[in-house]
Amino acid sequence: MKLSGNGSRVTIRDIARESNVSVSAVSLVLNNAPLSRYIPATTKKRIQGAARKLGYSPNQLARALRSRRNSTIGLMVFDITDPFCTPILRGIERGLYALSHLSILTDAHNERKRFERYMEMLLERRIEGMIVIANWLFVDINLLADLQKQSIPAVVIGRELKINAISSVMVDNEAGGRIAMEHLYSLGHRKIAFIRGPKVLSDTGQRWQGVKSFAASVGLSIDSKLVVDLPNSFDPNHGFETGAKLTEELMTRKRPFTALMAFDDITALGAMHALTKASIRVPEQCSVIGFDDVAPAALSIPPLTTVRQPLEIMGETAADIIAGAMNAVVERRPFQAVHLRLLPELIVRRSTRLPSTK
Amino acid sequence: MKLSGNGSRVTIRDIARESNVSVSAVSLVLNNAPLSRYIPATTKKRIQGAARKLGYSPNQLARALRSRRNSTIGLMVFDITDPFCTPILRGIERGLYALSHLSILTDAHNERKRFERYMEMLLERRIEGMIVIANWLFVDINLLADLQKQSIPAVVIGRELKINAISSVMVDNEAGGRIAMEHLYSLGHRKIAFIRGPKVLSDTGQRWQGVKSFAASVGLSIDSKLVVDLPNSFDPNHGFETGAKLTEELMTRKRPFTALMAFDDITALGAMHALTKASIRVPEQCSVIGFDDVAPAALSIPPLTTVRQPLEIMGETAADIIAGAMNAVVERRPFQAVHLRLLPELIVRRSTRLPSTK
DNA sequence: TCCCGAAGTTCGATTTAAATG
DNA sequence: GCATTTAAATCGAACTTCGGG
Repeated sequence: MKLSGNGSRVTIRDIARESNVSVSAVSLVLNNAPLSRYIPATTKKRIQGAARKLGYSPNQLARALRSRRNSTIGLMVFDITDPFCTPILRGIERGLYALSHLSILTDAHNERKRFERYMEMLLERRIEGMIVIANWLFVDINLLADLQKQSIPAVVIGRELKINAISSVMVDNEAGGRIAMEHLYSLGHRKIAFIRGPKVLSDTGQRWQGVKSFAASVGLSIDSKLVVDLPNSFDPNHGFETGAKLTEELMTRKRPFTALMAFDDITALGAMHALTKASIRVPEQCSVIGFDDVAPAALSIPPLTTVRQPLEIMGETAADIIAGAMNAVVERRPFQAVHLRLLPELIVRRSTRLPSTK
Repeated sequence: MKLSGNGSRVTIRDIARESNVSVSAVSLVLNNAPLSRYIPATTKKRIQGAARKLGYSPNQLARALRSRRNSTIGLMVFDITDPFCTPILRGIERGLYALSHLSILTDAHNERKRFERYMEMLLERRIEGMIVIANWLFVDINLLADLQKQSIPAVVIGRELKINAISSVMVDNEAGGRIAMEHLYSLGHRKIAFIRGPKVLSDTGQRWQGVKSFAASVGLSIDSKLVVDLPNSFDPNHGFETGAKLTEELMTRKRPFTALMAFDDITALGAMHALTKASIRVPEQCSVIGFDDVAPAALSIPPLTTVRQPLEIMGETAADIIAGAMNAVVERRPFQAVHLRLLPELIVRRSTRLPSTK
């Protein structure tokens, strides 16, 4: 029963010897396979007892080689440093755990080369499915084409692809823009400044669409002098500084505004920083609203009002989709990719209030 | 060359047939094994060409089964939601990538059952090594004993174990406490309040030791009325609220203080929140210093002065240690566990300044 | 004896097909 | 989905052995 320290392991052969049956019988019993139905209960007990006694741990590598299932999925993140990822990862983990699947985590650092290398490694390990978290993604995601060829199901979180065969889960950006705008408007704000996202991101256009549609519905006109954009060359790790800088620029334009809507929370925090530095108090003199509801949003002073993406649920949903698709693959059923848009939720904290009447 | 969509793959056998050699030759050439030395360059080219042409992707499951190496390590986190983890994960990833290793990510949610289940799954996949990120760890970590028995090397980040056989990488907490104290003292602060960590955490005692030793060295006495502790039942997800509450309690004691040292950044942010709410301006009327330098620390208003743990480096170091130990295992060399204590660094931002002379 | 490459065994499990009382 | 059990082939690659120039 002592294991020789060099890593040698107990195999079903050992169990077979110990319990005086064949390896096949052991395999059948331990897997509770249909064929084990008629093996006497006493024999089963004996086999299971031997397995426990010897401290048997099934070698999933061997099992996977034979059965072509390894219950492992690949996880690709584009920057794990982004607080946007964490809740999603938590959601995925929760979903996968329930299904007894494990995931290999890779981080592309937003570099194409790294993405490709990791993809290759994951494929060599014969992952059964793939989840991609597309936070800040400038990489050509057609790189996922390899997956299709091998009929490995995939889900992208946070972005929708042209390739219809790949499922996607994302927030309804247009609704989010509308909700944020509605909140500011109903508080009484009419002069609103905007820091939009980089043009290359589709989220940017979608959220702006929501803003515009709400504005139109209430007859509010948007002052184009109060709109600035994050540059396409934007480095998400500098969202704070960039948000601050753009806010300063907005202030130099000498167009008064009582509220500011930022593309995301980090940008919003940068904006709050710049406003505070310019002795403009938030929210008394200027309201600020963000987007995402990442962790730091709740910790700022004042806590940030924002539009929450249901990140954890998005992750869990992706896990469920992948699991379903994986089952379809092994059962040789066709699987229809799904494209989900989840509704965002307004989280009112302390960074917004009615405009000062002064 | 077209792959039949059902997931069938190219094997070395196919390559052998395509290039008119034996499978052994293919294996030797593709792995650049010593024995391939004498195979003519033209044959090599032919084999490699065939591999590329057929889109060969080596099956790492089969390879691992045979060679007993799968270049995969297990990663156990106790709560991925904690911003403390992210930079460490980045560091680990960076280290592992350089070595072409992959990692399976698991999250114990601070639950013993989950920890055990994941451990079992990782063992079944025959991981070659294990890294544990022990942020907020109340679980009995002796659960790692299984690893030893199987001679799987392990590293714990953020905590030192009694089991000497398991390596550890952590910050020098005592130095951290000293540095923070020295910073406040040299600014001129003499009345300093403290929010210490939970008593069960060894970090708490170590940091406090640093604080006391510095205080003694300059002849400063610490007012015990200005010291409060995070409860042992502390839920790390409520650090912000708890920090705020304890700060309010400190203020009710009517003992003036010009600076506050918190156990970690999140607690410090909570403290700043409470101070601001009580109309005490930070840093003008009260300085605040944190510990860790997690991401939100740089985003607060004012940005938080803190003692930085070299998190990313800790992760990268752990990866290197594990890789070294893994090599030792396959080469049947003995491996001596290492216990590293890395130096923290003072990061001065805007939440500390000299005390008001009023 | 040396060089090259073929053939066969092994890793640990699953699964089919066939032998058994 | 009728009776039980087991030998043998298989998954894909690595490695040992051996025979032919």
